[in-house]
Amino acid sequence: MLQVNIIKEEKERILKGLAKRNFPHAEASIEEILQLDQNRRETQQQMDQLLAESNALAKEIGALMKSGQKEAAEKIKGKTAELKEASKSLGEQLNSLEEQLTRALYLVPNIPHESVPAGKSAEDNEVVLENGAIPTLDKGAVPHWDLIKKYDIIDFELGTKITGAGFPVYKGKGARLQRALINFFLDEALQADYMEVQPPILVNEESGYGTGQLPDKEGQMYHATADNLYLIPTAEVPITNLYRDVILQEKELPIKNVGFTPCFRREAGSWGAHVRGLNRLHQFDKVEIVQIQHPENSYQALEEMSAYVQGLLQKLELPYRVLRLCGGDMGFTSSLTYDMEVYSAAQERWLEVSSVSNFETYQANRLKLRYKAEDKKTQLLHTLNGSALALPRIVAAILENNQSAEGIRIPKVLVPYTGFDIID
RNA sequence: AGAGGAGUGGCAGAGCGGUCGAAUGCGGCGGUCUUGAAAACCGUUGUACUGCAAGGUACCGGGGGUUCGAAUCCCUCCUCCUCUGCCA
Repeated sequence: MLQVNIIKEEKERILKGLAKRNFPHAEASIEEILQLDQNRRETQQQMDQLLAESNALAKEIGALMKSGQKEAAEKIKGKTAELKEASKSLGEQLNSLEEQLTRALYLVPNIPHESVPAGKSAEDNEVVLENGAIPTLDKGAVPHWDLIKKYDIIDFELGTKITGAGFPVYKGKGARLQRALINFFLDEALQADYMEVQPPILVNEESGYGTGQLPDKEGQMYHATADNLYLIPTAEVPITNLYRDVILQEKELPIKNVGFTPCFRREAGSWGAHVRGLNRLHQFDKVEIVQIQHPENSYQALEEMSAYVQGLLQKLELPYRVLRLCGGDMGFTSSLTYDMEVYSAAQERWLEVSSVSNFETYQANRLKLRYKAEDKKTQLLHTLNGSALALPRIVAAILENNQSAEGIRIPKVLVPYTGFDIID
């Protein structure tokens, strides 16, 4: 969430940023926050004063009791009763104000970076670059949902039987290709100095709030209600939350973690024409990179992460493009997001395979993730993450783009991992 | 899952109703000494809110209660350890 003091000090910039996102009622929300904050401070000052008084009286009573002046002590006791009453009710007010303030702040999205283009939807995203030749397929080329049947490598019906729609079963070379991609992505990340972590894939409520999935995306996560735990929609949640309530030394920065996890998304109500096959699933595998950065270096780190992800796509010989998301299409918690899309030749469309974002202090503020600066002050850090990469659409693109009459050619870099160079 | 024990500052560990944001040791930081280092010695060393500041307030696992006053007593939840059971 945004920091109140920044809202206060840079109100114009905040309002401009919210406008870029087409955030409705921005002015009213900001005014409400400032008002609540004002009330909060006044209430706290009053309460602190009462508490100070009653602390002083309690000390006095202590001293009197010690010197045996019981009656004098009893006299003062009477006074403390009303102080207590008053401070208690102020305390309740304060709690309620803080709660309202937090709730109001949760509803305000992050402020876009100045380079983020204005815009309403995906149509307004800016194409930063395109790379790689778009393959021309032989006549008779088919989309991946036909290929997986032809070669019997991914089985949706079987997944439906044991779980439901959107939970495919990978079989034979299909399963091995998955495993190969995961290992390839992890090895590449290790080469780039990321530390591998294996986090839990169920998280508690606090973690959901920490990275911003809660409260606004509640319906998109699977919820194990008996234990009040959520299945993670991305490894971003557990990995970033490793650093919740942490104060890092400046010299420990940057933190670079990579983790492989399955991801679960309910994707409620989003099933339609474009989501056939592997394009959208309830469970999928993803390797995620997370960085915790000094505020001064975070945008440089974002560019490096973008370049890193592009390197993976190049090694996989996939044609891709990079988008800078517009204000209207960007995620709630992000300041700047690059989407990487690969071209899926048989579907003749671009598929998002990675999203790399800088959240600046938005998550860090919720997480209370800070560092101790040279001058001993603790300050919020910047968090970043990116998919590197999400598997299903990579698989879809490999299958479609590399198909021929002989079978599906496996990209060279993967062959040491798969142990085969063709699916036939 | 059942029985018992425990949760205090970066770590270890005292305190068990007032003088406790908290002894002491280790670690960290700064300094003296030294050609340099070690040792020794001196000093310093949590977080947040609030205030122009001085200062004030809160925090001893979380929440609630008793009391004029709680790290200390009570309730509740969570976590960890030991034993028993179960289990990949």
